Amino acid sequence: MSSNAAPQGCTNFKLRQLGRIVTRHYDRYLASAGLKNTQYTLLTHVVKLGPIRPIDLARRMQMDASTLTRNLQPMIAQGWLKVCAGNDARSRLLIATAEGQEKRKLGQHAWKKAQLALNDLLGTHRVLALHALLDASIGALDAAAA
Amino acid sequence: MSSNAAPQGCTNFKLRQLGRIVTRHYDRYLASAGLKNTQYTLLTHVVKLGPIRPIDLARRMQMDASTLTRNLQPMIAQGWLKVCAGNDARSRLLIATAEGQEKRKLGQHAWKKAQLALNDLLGTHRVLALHALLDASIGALDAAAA
DNA sequence: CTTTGTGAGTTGCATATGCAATGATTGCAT
DNA sequence: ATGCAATCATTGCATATGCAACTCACAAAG
Repeated sequence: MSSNAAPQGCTNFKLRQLGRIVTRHYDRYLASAGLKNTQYTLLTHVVKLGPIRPIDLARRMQMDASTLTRNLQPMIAQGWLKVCAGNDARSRLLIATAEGQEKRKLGQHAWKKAQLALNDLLGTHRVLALHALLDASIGALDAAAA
Repeated sequence: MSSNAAPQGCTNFKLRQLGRIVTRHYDRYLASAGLKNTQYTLLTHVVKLGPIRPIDLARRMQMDASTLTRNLQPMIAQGWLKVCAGNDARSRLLIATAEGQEKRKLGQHAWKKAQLALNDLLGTHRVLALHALLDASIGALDAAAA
């Protein structure tokens, strides 16, 4: 049976390859809003989840805390995000400013166009299948890490 | 019917999220061989395809030419790769040195362990399905770009 | 009260990524 | 032959990514 077949090729390479293509695709749309896709994603997360501690945001996004620290810098400098004191003197809380929420709305339109264009290029059925598989894989690996 | 459902969420975010997890996974294995996963992938491609022009390699890997130029620097410095004169005075040719081929063999063992561990974590069926979808998507977007 | 541990955030280091612009070279059309 | 468009590689700039090591603050044990 074919279910005994072993996977060929490198999962990581395939993921990164498609990741490069798709990131470029979104970035071209988001450029009109003056955003990089990581920034748009970050902004959206803070708008939806804030006030939130950096460490919690990093975990949700499967991102290293130090990466997050640095990715936040340009966005704080732009005035889209603000860092407030947390309950603890060692922790902080992230919130989106009014400008940040504006910027996010702007980005959302660009994002939508990018997503629809991608759906067209790949076919909705394939995007749906891809989402399901990505979500399931993220879930499985997240559970395994805990 | 469910085939009319629209994809929810951002394809790019999901891809990058899983990409981060999986890249970390491989990198932990490849560290024992003194390689980053991009380097291992690059080394493998040059071993298999070399002598090859940088631009052709970049296209195969869906990578910007300038990214490739820079990613090659550490590997040339380590003596794993060499740049030769191409047919043209404006183009070059990449080849793997003997040390490069050695390093690649070393990396291959680490890679294999990483891949098998991933297969275990996700289940072979899921990895197979993921590969199929990733390949199909890369193919579709590549064709669309041409 | 100190000691010991744990957790949050940051910094140093190395690499990865792409766009715009540039330099160098080639091929083609007039 | 000259000039113009296309091609290859590189550099400047900005951002993205993670690990190891560090600091600081709180917590729990003694």
